Amino acid sequence: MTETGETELVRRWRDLLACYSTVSCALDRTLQEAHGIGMSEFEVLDRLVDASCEKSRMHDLADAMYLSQSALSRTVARLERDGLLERSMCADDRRAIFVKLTAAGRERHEGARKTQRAVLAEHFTATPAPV
Amino acid sequence: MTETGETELVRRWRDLLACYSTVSCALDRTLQEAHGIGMSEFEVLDRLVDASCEKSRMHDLADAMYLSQSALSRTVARLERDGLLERSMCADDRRAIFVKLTAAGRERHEGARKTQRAVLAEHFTATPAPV
DNA sequence: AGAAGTTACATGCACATGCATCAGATGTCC
DNA sequence: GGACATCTGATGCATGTGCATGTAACTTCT
Repeated sequence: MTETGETELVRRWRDLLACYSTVSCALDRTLQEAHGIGMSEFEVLDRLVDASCEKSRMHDLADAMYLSQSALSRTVARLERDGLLERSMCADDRRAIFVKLTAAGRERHEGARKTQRAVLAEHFTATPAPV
Repeated sequence: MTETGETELVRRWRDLLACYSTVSCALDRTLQEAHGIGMSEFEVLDRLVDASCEKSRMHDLADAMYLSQSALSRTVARLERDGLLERSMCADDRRAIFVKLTAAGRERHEGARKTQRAVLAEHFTATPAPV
């Protein structure tokens, strides 16, 4: 049984907070500057590319992300406004919404992914392994 | 040289995101319910207690936290409104603002800290060491 | 079939945050 | 001393988020 001391506990939390703040801030800023999309937007595009079919239901997307249902709804709305994805009806279940990348979306993701990897590499190699 | 592969990099990032989201969400929710303060508010109180004198300048506080200057300003305003701390002038530099815990603030922190430790313990023992 | 419950997504609202900016106080250089 | 740059903290504004709720579409139960 590892007696996780209180001090140790707080140290872990502060490390986590520091690490997350630094990386997410850098990621958000860089993606915004270089590609005009935020972190949440990128994550959505990324999940869509991960899903081989690149056509997912909102609900499935939400499950895979750390974003509330409403936040996802709006993020997808922004992406649609920018022409990076399309929403379409689902014939089987007319409540559900299918989300599909457009060519522009795929292209944008392509570039943004390179940027993301670069930022991650920069920040994670400095901290070999979060103790 | 540890060749940090791309996949590994992304995995690390998603783990970080997942961990942070889970813990910060639980922390925020629990603190709010049990003590009526959010995570940022707690962190400010915590830093003030950490500083032995419990009387810090805004600027020093900001340095120790992952919060923008404006966000800190407003967080402190909320804490003052709730009577948990007091702002006071600094004689030496009349631009600077001193922030000092009140008795109520110290008491609130006391309780909140217990809650925080409990939540941290719960979430960090489950994940012995973020790989 | 019809009523009640559940699910999927959108939206009104309150609120916290970051950016840019403002006002006041200090510091610096002539 | 006076002009200009710098610093400290507050605030207007735009934006993203979560919660609660609304609407429409299934599902279940009788």
